[in-house]
Amino acid sequence: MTTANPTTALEQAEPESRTLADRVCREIVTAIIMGDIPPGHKISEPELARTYGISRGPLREAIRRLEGLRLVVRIPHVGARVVSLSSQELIEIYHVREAMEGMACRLAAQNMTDDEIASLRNLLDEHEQSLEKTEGRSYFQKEGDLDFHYRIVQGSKNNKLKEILGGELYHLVRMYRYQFSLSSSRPVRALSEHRHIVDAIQHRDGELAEMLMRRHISAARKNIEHKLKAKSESEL
Amino acid sequence: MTTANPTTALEQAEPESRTLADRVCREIVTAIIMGDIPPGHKISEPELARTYGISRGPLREAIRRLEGLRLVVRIPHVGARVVSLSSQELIEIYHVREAMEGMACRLAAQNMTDDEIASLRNLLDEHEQSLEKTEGRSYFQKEGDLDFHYRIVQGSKNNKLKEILGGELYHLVRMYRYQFSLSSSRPVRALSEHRHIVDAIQHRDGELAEMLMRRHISAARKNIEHKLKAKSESEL
DNA sequence: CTTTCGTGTAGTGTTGACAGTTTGTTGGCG
DNA sequence: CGCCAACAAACTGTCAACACTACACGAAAG
Repeated sequence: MTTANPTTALEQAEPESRTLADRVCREIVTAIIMGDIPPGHKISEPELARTYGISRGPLREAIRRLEGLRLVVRIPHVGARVVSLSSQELIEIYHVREAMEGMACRLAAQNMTDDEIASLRNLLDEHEQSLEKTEGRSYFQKEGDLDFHYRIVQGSKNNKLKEILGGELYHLVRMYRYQFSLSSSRPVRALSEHRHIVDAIQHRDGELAEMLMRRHISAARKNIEHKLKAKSESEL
Repeated sequence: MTTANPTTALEQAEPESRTLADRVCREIVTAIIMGDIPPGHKISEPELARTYGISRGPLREAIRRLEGLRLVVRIPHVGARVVSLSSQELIEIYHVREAMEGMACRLAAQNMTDDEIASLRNLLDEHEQSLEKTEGRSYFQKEGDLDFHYRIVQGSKNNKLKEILGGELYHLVRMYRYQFSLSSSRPVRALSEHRHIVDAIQHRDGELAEMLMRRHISAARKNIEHKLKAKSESEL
């Protein structure tokens, strides 16, 4: 055989694009999170099908997956709309995160390997450098913060926890970070809190780690509540 | 107008059957939970389409929704299989429930109305009567227990909590209840614990309610762990 | 006898077209 | 001028058919 294999190496940029629906789903997710498709916007199946150059079949499957990620809501015979979170719901999400990530943090203190903890500490060092370069108002902090929390969740080694926190809640929080441009607003203090959490994990002190994480998320929630309040008052 | 409204009252047996995919999805959910489709069983799209007398289009949408409920797992180009819970995953689910339903119980103590609490107490009275009739080994306890927990979750008034606990986790717990035939095994004590929880809620003591709920679920988990251990030893 | 390659079949992914419902608009009536 | 009703357009839900991939069986070579 001269042409040994048509699909040699490299294949495509994203090797996990096994199916059209999967690829388009990822694209729409980023489009929603980045704000290219604004919240509350009506999603027209024929329109999006033409946009991405696919048929309505795979697109419906992609939309169905978006509904599972709670990024869109569908009404029968009416259509799908991008979810538009109220302030109430945003606060609720943070309350849920407080309970679940607190638990994840306690489990992470038990189950993370020493290598994982060391890697986590390196991540925080990178964040610190990024903070110093941008003099406190780090742009990448938005992603970095989520990376930190994401790693804690993965370190819990609890699959259900990973599914929930890494799935629906994760994307919703990501979306709101972009939407409200709430760049955590207090990156220096947040980084400090992250370090204390890692310290507790390294000392295998699960209870302290849980308490610190709950406080950390609670502080973030109060910060958001304060911003929302100021925003609503300025809009009167 | 003689025929005032074509859609008068009653409409159909299931008024929420707006679409075929929705109706079939519910049917498959019950089929999976009741064990008619055993765990790990391969789901063939053409076969199920013929079984329920619909086309593959709506059926694929139903399967996609089942995937969102974590009742089936799908592999691209291979197919869907009914989820088969390992003991490890089952325990993990109870750990997550312990944290989340504990939180839900605390919120329920704050947010449930007096009417809802009274209705909840009536539900427990019905359970007690059901227990007396069947002399402790109540069959309906299986559903009744879930009803109780379901109402607590609804009483939390937290939408995200309701979504998660009332969605994926709820159905998974229901399924494995049938699957392992673990009929809670200790219905009398469980009912007593339920009553204490309602008492705490009625006194608006959120912290106590949370603690009691966590203990309640923790006890259920330990009971399951014990049964699983005994089962695995008997199979050696 | 074991292993590997080739072929065949079943099944999933994808497409296009059709039917039913919802919604927006327009015209008429009070 | 406002409200109700009928009409039309668009969209969603559903169906049947095609293309491609994955697995299984069987044959041939080592």
